[in-house]
Amino acid sequence: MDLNKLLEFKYTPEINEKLVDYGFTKTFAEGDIILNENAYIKAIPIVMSGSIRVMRTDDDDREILLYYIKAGESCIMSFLGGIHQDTSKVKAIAEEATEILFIPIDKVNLLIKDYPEWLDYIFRLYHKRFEELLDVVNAIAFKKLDERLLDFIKKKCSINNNKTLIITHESIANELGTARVVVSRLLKQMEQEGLVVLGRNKIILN
Amino acid sequence: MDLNKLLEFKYTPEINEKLVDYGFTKTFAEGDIILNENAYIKAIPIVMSGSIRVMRTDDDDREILLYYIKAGESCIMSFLGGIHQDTSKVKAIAEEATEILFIPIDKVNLLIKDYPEWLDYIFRLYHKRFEELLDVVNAIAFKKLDERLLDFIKKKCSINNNKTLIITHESIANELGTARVVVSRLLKQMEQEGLVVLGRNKIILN
DNA sequence: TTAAAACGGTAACATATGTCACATATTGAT
DNA sequence: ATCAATATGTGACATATGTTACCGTTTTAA
Repeated sequence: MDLNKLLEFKYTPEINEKLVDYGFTKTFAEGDIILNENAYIKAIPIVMSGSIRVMRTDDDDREILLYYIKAGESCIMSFLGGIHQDTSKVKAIAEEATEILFIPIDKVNLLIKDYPEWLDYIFRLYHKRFEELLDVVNAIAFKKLDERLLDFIKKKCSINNNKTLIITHESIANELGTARVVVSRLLKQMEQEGLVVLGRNKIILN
Repeated sequence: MDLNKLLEFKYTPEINEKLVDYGFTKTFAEGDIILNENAYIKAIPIVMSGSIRVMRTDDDDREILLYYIKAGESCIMSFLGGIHQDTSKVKAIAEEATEILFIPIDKVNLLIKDYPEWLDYIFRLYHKRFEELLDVVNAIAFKKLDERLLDFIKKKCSINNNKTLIITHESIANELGTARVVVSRLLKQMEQEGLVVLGRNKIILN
């Protein structure tokens, strides 16, 4: 396994070797729950292929999408949670078939000590997540649902590099933290405006 | 200057000395803008006394409160921004008279290399901010304004350790990202329910 | 002292979103 | 083919929040 192209930090063969050596790989199918809220964290995950979506859930089962984790990235919340022996505050779900390399927490600390690039990688990811979270705050606080919905569709499409989304109104509603009827209503509107074409389980972006 | 009690990581005289040595101190009055959005970051701030509030602003001047930074804590966004030569995505304002120790970015990197406790301090703060941000997402996404308003008042009170808040409806509205009339309306309601007592520039929590 | 500015109260209304109820269409299982 | 489950469409209505307008009161500045 060669992490060179995946991870964004400067490659050294040693780090690669160490990571593969220390870690273990697991695969997940679409929809599998990788990390549950309040679960204890013993290893931090690096996405090797596929992608993950990270959700925040409310007390009464309402959820909202925070961000996606793509190949080469790590769930940085797990990382910090792991370091501080904390439980997870978020839920992670496989968006598609996904392969994950888990690095046990104690090994992570070893790596930090020995390889500054590794630390830099972690900081960079942290920064990225933080900004994405700020964007979420912005969206919920200041944007209306129709705009958020359109953004959502576009983002999903860009992940698959595809104009056609296979998804139900129901699950869109869940990810945006609203109700199914609301999504249906807005989508119908968008269809009339010519922004999308709708079908059962299907949305085509124009 | 002794940072022992302020910073939460294990104290060593060397770190203390280095920090004071590398850094420079500035003082701010209530309402002073410490960091503006899109400003370049050349040093990371550690709050020695007083407190700061960090806001996210929209394109059209709407703002929303993210979190407070209290004595002993650092604005971690600045930290990451600084490391990656980025501009700030947030705005920081002095809540009260505040004294800040600025550590230049290059020195920060030196310290990380030499003192693992310092790195741990940074990670811990990061974790804290991240979770606070998650709470903000939760609040905006799932809570109604009256609840957020009450939470806001309680939090402000707890900072000053005081049941009386000196603040205008206008500025509350700004921090919550809503309009003045809305805040006035809800406050009046809360007063009728016996939750608070209102006065000009004043809210007393029962 | 007087004018201007800041602060808060309130009504009326607009709009976005949530909720309920029910209809229809599509799919899948038996 | 039939039935059940799932996905969607739609109307009617409730509610939360945003907006505008205008008022009186208090504070501040000239």
